[in-house]
Amino acid sequence: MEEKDIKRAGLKITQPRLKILELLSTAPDRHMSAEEIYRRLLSNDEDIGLATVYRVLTQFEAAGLITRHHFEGTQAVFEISSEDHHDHMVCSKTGRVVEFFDEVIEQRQQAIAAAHGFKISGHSLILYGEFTQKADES
Amino acid sequence: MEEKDIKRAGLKITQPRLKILELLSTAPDRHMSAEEIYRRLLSNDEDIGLATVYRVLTQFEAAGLITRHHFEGTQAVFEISSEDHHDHMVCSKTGRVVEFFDEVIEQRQQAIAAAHGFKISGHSLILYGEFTQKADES
DNA sequence: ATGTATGCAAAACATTTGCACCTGG
DNA sequence: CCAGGTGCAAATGTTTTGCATACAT
Repeated sequence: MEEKDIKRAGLKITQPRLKILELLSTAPDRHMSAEEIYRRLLSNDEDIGLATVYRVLTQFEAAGLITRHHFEGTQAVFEISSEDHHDHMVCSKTGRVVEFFDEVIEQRQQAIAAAHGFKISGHSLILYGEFTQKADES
Repeated sequence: MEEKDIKRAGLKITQPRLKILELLSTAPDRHMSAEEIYRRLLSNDEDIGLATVYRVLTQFEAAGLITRHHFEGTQAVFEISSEDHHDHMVCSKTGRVVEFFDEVIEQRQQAIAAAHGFKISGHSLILYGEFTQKADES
């Protein structure tokens, strides 16, 4: 049930917002660019403009509903915010994204920041490479 | 001595290339955007176009001479490649960049990748926040 | 000389914004 | 009904590219 989330953000429940949230919720690997979302909406015969996709994504991000990532390449990708923080592994070949979390890394980051008199407000850790096994869709 | 580096990359020794390399070598915090480099060249009365700055930076990056980073915000920043890998701490207020390296984090990354059948070709770790002490220039 | 580099202007992208019309509550 | 939302086209900001000229070797 996503309507509540949209309402809680102080936004009206509109078709574009519902559709975009639904797309992101059901996307295979949970990470999509604005263009990808736009194209998928088009093929679903939704009449939604690219500008609206960007506006909605920006609003959702401001509301904490989704998170914006800047992986390699030019365009940003978005994912539904999950309760728990995690980092990413991105396959340079297929674009596949896998999430991971490591307590030791998190702790080390804090320790390093403290040692430098730095107060962390956020961080980005991305591993680029390739999956040496199968499982590709993209 | 930088000429050798340019030559080794298979590029001719030209004024723009020398000047840009020199700027990056002597920059206070070693991290500059293409625009910053361009503006500083202008104020040094160098007659170099922005397009050339971008072209040279891209060539230097391809040659491994410099590294391109995508910190918060829109434009990429560049730094002279150092022998030893390091990650970054970026001050959201002043833009100040501090480098760090942590063996434990590096090892954990490898372990995590291995556990996922992932071969790392590169990674990006950036801490965003603020320095709680003094020392700001920007 | 001669293949590379460069400067300039125009193009290419990703993203944002202005504005008149539409729509949800 | 009416503030907020949307589509479209135009604007923006960053980076790239085409092309004629200039330079390094």
